[in-house]
Amino acid sequence: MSLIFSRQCEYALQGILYMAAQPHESYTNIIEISDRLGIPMPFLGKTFQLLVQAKILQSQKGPKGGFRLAKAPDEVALFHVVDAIDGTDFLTSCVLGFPECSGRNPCPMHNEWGPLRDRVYQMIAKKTIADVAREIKDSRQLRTKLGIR
Amino acid sequence: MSLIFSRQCEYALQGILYMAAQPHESYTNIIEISDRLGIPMPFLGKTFQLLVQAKILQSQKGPKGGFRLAKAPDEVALFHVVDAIDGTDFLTSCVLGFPECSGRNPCPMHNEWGPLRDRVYQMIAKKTIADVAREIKDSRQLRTKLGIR
DNA sequence: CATATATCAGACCTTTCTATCTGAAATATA
DNA sequence: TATATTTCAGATAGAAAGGTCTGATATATG
Repeated sequence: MSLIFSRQCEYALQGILYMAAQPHESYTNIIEISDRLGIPMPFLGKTFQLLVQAKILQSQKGPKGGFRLAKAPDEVALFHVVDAIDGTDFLTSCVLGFPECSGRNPCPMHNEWGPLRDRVYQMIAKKTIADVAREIKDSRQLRTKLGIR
Repeated sequence: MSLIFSRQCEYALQGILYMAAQPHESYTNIIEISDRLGIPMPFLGKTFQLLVQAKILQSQKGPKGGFRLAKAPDEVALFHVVDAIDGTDFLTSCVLGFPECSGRNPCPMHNEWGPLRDRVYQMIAKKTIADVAREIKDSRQLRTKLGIR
């Protein structure tokens, strides 16, 4: 395997996408979310707990409880979700795995990978939950996938 | 964790870098390579076996044996090494993990991730072992790291 | 031919990631 | 207050990746 984000991080991002399409004041429970997204429920529970600790989600126990966004949707970027689950190592670590690789001691990939990595960062740092919510509204495919309307 | 390549793939790329700096006809044994790069020797052995099967390296048993490049250095791109170890899933799989994500059914990241992923591919597909060998020659840092000259 | 040196093949161990299970704690509602 | 519903916390299980070990096989060299 390879690829940018861990599976748990993918789940977190998918879950946040789902939350972005919900009314922001009411709580959504994890049975509905995991059912709809096809994600193992207990694992998504653990994952959302991490997002609660990171103050990205709020939780409420008991009947009518569940999760909702902890902040205004335009205040949270997807980067914050990635940071809460996978951390930020990918921003600094060498793409070839050389521990001592750096700007003044670059590996053969360093000068090409740096700008690309920055653009990956920009991609998730600039896109907020509000942006995603808009895109979901504009895409019938995504709406049906997430069971909206 | 996250990041593009698996650890084994990083080892393979580092090992190929080392081979790029060696005379191409003679064999280099794995004790020297793993020592120099700080990689666990048996694991690098396994990894190089995969590169032999992929016809990127040739091996020779016995005294004076070891590994050497199986082709001319300008005929092998770093992509071939990545393909031999990690495969090419990263070229097609959705960055958010949606199985059904595609051009006509895009996830909210699809249109931004696609071009970036293509550039990652270009980066490793265009760079050959010969290119890397040149860069190593031109960098005193890399030469000392790899113990050249 | 004997020996030392190297890769090869397969089994095995360890660590990390993914996923599940259980019971406790909180809370809406009857 | 009793009950059902939900998250929470910690332990546990399973799967995959990373890493080790052993013996077999090939070969250069004395």
